[in-house]
Order: sequence, then C-alpha cells, then structure tokens
Amino acid sequence: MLDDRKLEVLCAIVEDYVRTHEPVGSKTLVERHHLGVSSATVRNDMAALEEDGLIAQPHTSAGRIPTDKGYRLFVDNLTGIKPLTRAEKRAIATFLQGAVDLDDVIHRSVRLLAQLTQQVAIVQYPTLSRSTVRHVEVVALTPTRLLLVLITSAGRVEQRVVELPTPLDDDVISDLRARLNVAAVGQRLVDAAHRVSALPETFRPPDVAVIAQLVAVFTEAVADERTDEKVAIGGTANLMRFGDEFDRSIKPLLEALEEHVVLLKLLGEATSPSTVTVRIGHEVPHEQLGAASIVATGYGPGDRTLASLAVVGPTRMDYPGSMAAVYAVARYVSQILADA
Amino acid sequence: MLDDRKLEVLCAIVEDYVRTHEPVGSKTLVERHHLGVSSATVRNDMAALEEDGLIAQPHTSAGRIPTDKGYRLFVDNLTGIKPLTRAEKRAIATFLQGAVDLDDVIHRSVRLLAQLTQQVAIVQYPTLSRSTVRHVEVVALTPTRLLLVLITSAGRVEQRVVELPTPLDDDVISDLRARLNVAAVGQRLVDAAHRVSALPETFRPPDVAVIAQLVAVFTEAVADERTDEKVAIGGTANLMRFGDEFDRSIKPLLEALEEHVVLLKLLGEATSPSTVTVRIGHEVPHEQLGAASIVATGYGPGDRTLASLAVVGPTRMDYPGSMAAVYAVARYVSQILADA
DNA sequence: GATTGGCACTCGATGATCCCGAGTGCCAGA
DNA sequence: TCTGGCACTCGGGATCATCGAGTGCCAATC
Repeated sequence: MLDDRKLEVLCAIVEDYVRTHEPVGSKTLVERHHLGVSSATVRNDMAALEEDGLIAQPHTSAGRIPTDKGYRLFVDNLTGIKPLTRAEKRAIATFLQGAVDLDDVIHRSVRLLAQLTQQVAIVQYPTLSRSTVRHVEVVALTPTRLLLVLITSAGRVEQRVVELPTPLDDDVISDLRARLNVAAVGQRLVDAAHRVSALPETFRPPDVAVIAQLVAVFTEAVADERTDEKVAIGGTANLMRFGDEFDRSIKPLLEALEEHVVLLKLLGEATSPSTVTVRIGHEVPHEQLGAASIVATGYGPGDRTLASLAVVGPTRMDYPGSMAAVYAVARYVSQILADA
Repeated sequence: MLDDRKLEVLCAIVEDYVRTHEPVGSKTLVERHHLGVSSATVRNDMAALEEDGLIAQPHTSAGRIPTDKGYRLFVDNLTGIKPLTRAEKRAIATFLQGAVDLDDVIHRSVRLLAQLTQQVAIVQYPTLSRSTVRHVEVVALTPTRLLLVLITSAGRVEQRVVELPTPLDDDVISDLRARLNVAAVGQRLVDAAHRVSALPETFRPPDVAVIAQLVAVFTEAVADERTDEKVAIGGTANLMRFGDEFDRSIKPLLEALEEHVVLLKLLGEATSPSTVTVRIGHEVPHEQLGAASIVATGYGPGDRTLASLAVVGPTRMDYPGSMAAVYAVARYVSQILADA
C-alpha cells in the first residue's frame, strides 16, 4: 500500500507546505523536488495518500495539505536527529555560557530555544521532587520570624517566612540549622521531608511545638505541587507570524501558555532524556491546542531527568529543525547542570 | 479657546473610541452621550478640536479619532484615580493572599494586573540597588567550590557559585560568613559591597587571596546592572484582541516586551509611588512603541520605591481603568512587602 | 501493471464596478 | 451662538466576471 515513492511524495508535501504554508499541488511538487515522475503519477499517489488519511485538500480543486496523521508518519520516518551546524552549536554555547544562576540558565535557554526555532519555547525548572537537598538555611529576621531557605542540588532556591508564636534562642536556631542540614543534605526531597519530620522530638519541651511548626512549613513546601513545578516561557512574539490565518487557534494557545498548569501536564509526560517526544495536533492532550504541536524532551545532569523543555507551535512546523534544537539545548543545559 | 463643552466632546470621543474602536461621528456622539446640543454644534466643536490637533480623521468623510495629544488632555483632565469596585478589591486581595515567595508575589501580580486590565502587564522585581541586605550565606559545595547566597530585605535571592583555587577550612568559612553578615546585613547593597571589600585583609595571609576573590564575586554581583533589574511579563495573550488592525505595531511591541532591557528603561522613569505615570504613544521613549501607551507606578514598602509595575497597551486603552488597576495593585504589593 | 499526456471541470482568489450611507463643511435663519 | 438643511465625499460591502492552479479520469504507451 505505502510505496517508497508515496512516502517520498508525502515528505515532499510536508516540506513544501511547512515552507510555503500553501496547499501544494502535483505540478509545483514535481517542479521543486526532482522526483523522476510526471505530475499525473504524483496525482495518483496523492489520491492514494488521501485515501489513507495522510493528506487532505481544504477545498476541491486546491492543493493538498498534510493531516496530523501525515505529519506523524513524516516524523516517524525521520532517521535520527538532524545534527546542528557548527555555527548553531557555537551560538548555543556562547549564549548559555555566561549564565550565572539557575534562573539565568533557564531564562537564557528559553530565549535561545525560541530564537533557534522561531517558535514558542517552554523550559521547566528542575522539579523539586526529583532533586536532592544541597543546603538548608534558617535565618532569624526578628525574634519571632524565621526565614527558611532551601537550596536544591540543581540550584533552585525556595524560601518561606515562618511566624513563630514564641521566640527561639539563637543557639537553638543554630542547633536546628545544623540538625536540619545533617538530616536533609544529599537526600531526595521526599526523603528529606520524612527525616526532618522526626526532628522536633529531639528538642527540649518548650521548643518542640515551635520547631514542629517550622518543620511543618518545610515539609509542606516540599510537598506542594505548585511550587514543585515551575516553568519559563519565551518567544510568544513568534506566534504573531501566523497572524490572520491562525487567528482563532492562536489565542487559546497563548492563553493556555499563560496557564502554566496546563503546560506542566504536557511536559510531564515527555521526560525521557536523549529521546525527543513529538505530539502532533490532536495528539496533544488538551482540547484547546488542537492546531498545535509540541516537541519536547527531558534534561538533567547525567542520565537522570530533572525536568523537561519543549517547543510549541502550529502543526505545520519544521519538525526536524525543532527536534534538533530541542535536543541540542537539552544536552547543553544538562551539561551545565552537571558542572554546577 | 477650549470651551468646557469642547472638553466634554473630546472626552466623549475618547470614551466612545476606546469602547467601539471605530471613528466616531457627530451624530452617533449626540445619540450616545446626552450633550444638550445638536450634531451641527458638535461638528463645529470637532472642527475646533481638530484645529488644535486633539483629534483627527483617518479619511475625509469619516468620524474622528483622538490623537496622542487628545488622549493626553483627556488623561490630564481626569480628576483623581477612579476607585475600584468592592468586588475588584476583594479579587485583588484573594488573588495575592496565598503568595508564599517574592517570586510568587511578582508572578501573581503580573497575572492579576493583566487580567484586570486585559492588557500586557509588567512587574519589575525590587531592584537590588535600592534594597538592603537581609542575610548572606556561604555554603561549601565541595572543598574548592562555594555557593554564595544573598538575600535582600525584599526577599530577592541571588546566588553565585565560586570556584576557589585552594580550599578553605570550615572554620574559616564560618568566620567569613559571620563577618560578611556583620558587615552587610541591614546595609544598602552599594554600602554593603563597599564594607565587604575591606574584609579580606583581616584574614590570615594564605586565605586573603582566596577570600578576596570571593568578595569580588559578591561586589560584582551587586554592581551588575543585569542582575540588578529583572522583570516579569504577563498577559501577552491580550494583545491578540487587536489582531488585524494593530498587526504591524503589535509585533515589534511583543518583541520589545521580550527584550527586557527596553522595558527597564521605560519603567525606570516611573518611580514615584502613589503617583501613576501615563505615557502616550510618541511620548514613550522608544521608537518601536509608537502606537502603544504605558501606565506605570512605583511600589515598595512604606513610601520608599523599590521598583515599578506597569501596563502596556495600544494608545486607545481604557486609561481610567488601567490607572486604577495599576495603582491598586501597586498598593497591595507594597503592603505585602511591608509585612514580609 | 505502472506511467504518462490530454482534457474537461471545479472553485477560490482577484479585480472591476456599483451603490449606499455615515459623515463632513458650509450657510442661512432662529 | 446654535440649529436645520443641503450638497458633497469617499470607504466598505455586495455583485459579478474572469483567471488559473489544481483535480479526476481515460486512453495510449512503455
């Protein structure tokens, strides 16, 4: 059923349509791509491809455009990830080099990815739940007010202000700080929360209640889903390029982009490192993004996956290019995290 | 020259045009607003207003639209800031209530402001240069690798990893930490940097060079403009509502929004708290934002101004509403910062 | 059997034309 | 100073004809 040549025709259609964004007809197709056959043959193939639901025509007597299913086949047929040019690699390296901060790394990555792909980029912060504790700090702001600071291995910093019913002595605080660190440092956050929750009992009676409260804040912060996952978005300006035509599908998309919660679900599933996940059109598990595709992958130091990053765009996007960019940026970010 | 009624006509034109977004003619004007005069009279007034450059007609035989100068006069003639409804106030309060973090406060504020005004919102993080040091922390990641954490009074956290040529003893680090805090806590950041730079000399010779390097990182981080100023943006989805018509002016605007540097200049000037600054069209000091207006104000605990927040939109925006929202959100954020 | 050239047909896009009506300026009269 | 009336303008929408890229199908050919 699916000839080698039919596949070739499909790919040609996808490429042309992605580039020109106009339905592509049999004649222009044989002109641009040197398939060694005539337009009539291509027409026959097109009819077959349409039969299989891989392409469609918006109106009778117009050219064909790929369907979601067509894009899917096209993507599945890509052999590996297209390597970036040397210039692109250098661009990535220099762009990410000066990063000074985890925040800085994330934001630079987002902008870089947006610029490389000319689409909307999303980078998730390293999830707390998959990180380990690097350091815990307790700072007395006032006698009854403590600042609890948690630094993860990936460099994320979480802080909470805790109001105490009664003041704590400075040496109790020092003691607490030391024990918190002993209990938590190096542990995954869930384990740390568990071990920390046993701490209050080891203090003298009058302080137990106060410290229990403080510890509760700690475990709560760790367990909270909303703080667990956090994303940065960039390149929304690139959505403008599809102005008129995507008018109705672009607005909900942008709105969805601001509803970070939605994104996290999308990213949450694409977590394998060194594998790039592509979701096309209706495959995206969100009804409002029907005309959008997502190219995502995981990143993290070594082979562990801490979080995901992705590119979102219209179904008619440059899949090979986006996949290459996503993959490359993920690798660089992973390396930076491994170094830091 | 500028009759009371002419002013009234101008305001009516502005209001109508902002609402309908269509050039408004004399007839429809007298229908909607019950000015006690006929359309012919309004026509005469309109001619005068056009003479003064306050309104213009896009084409002959079309209605009038306000010019930048017209909007300016309209805004200058507003008496005070329109108070928000009780429901809006409650919405603000509940929206910002659960904030747990400075980051959280900023992001919630941006989204809130965007939602209230249906425009693009920008909130600047409390500038480092105007903050004081709350706490300095030094964490040894490895023997030759320190993490320097700086927490400001407003809750901003800056961190830097420092590579050391030679390791430092734990007690030297403790000593350093203590002295850093003594020298810096409570100081404005510039002063802190100054005082901290005198520290290395007080250590024993072998450590002086190492500590000098560490201190250099500290002062550098404080002095760096890029880390000094930081902004969050939200509501870009709202730009879509002006799709076709603002097509050419909307794209550069969105791009400018991602070039944070530009924004900081815009915000940098609107720093008086309790005063709302409005920049209309060409008044905006950036050539690419010719068709945009900015409504900005400062915020900060008490009467000190730590940073700015603003709303950006097309010149034909709801100035009274935006001003009210900006003002209200700034007040709430200020209060939260004062509490924290 | 696959491929090709030819042909009639479809239908969206483009351009020309016309018409309408909201809006204007101006002027004479109240 | 305001108002009613009137002639004039001109952009937007509707209508219609044309054009051409594209299709499906069929008979002829390799």
